[in-house]
Amino acid sequence: MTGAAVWCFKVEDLKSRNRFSRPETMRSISQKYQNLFLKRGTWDPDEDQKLRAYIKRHSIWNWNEMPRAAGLLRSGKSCRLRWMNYLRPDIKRGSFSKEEVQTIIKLQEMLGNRWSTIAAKLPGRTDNDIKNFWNTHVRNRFNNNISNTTVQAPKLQEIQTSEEEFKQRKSSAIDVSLPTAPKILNSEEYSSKGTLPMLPILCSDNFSSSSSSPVNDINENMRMEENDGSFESFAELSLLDQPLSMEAQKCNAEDYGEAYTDEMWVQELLNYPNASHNFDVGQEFWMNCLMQAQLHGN
DNA sequence: AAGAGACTCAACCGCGGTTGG
DNA sequence: GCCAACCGCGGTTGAGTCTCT
Repeated sequence: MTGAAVWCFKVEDLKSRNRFSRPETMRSISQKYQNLFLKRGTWDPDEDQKLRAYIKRHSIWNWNEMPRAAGLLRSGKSCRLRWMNYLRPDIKRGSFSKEEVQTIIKLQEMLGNRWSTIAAKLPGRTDNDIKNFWNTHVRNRFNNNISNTTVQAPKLQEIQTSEEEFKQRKSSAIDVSLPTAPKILNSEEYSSKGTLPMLPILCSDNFSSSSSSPVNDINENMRMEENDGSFESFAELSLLDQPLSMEAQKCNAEDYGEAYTDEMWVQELLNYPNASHNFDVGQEFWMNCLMQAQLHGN
């Protein structure tokens, strides 16, 4: 089958007609038959234009009804997907920056495959983009790293992090006592001392107003984790509220130039997860907190 | 130059959650 | 409370492209 769109006729849909357990409305039956003849496969520029123009004029109101109104022989689902993953004006294309790769790796570590949640932290990136990026660049690299560990040149071996080592490091973050929670400073003290370890991308002005400080929240969170083992932590929640700053996203190109590719970021981050340019001491403290909370949750 | 295999990413599928009648 | 419709998500697929031999 070529890339050309196909006209789909789903036999399963016809078969399923005999399995209706109760009478269907005329509307749902008619929709079922309409779907049999919808266009599938790659979108052509004309379709893109129609959808874009329609949404620009009428905005999004109902994905199922829109295609018909826009003159498209597509399912609402297909239209939504095309819009969300490709046509949206705020979609960012091109390589992932170092900051973005960092964020993806760390959030995947904490949240698992919750791609939409991770995408919410990366403005302009879709969950599909991130999922594809992970499945192609990162996951394979990580596997390769594990298998490569035994054959690394001595110099690299010292800093190479195998999965096992990584897990050990994570567990040691639990067994070894945490750094003493930093003294809670008021806003003046923050600015004068600047000693509070800040979450890398997690630091937020949106911390719950009911809590006196991020540190209290983290500690409170730890206690809650011990009690119920859940991981709906404040840290996770505040993390989700805070998009990665545009400033942070820009810094990649400025610091390292365009020559740095996704591949290089991923390899570097996997090889040197604790390298100083990735996370400072304070950042590592917060990451350990989060990892600990997650592991307790598991 | 050509074929094979690897890689990328747009699109589809199916499931679960939410909403409204 | 039930059910159908809708929506969003994560997993998977496969056509097109790239790289290697």
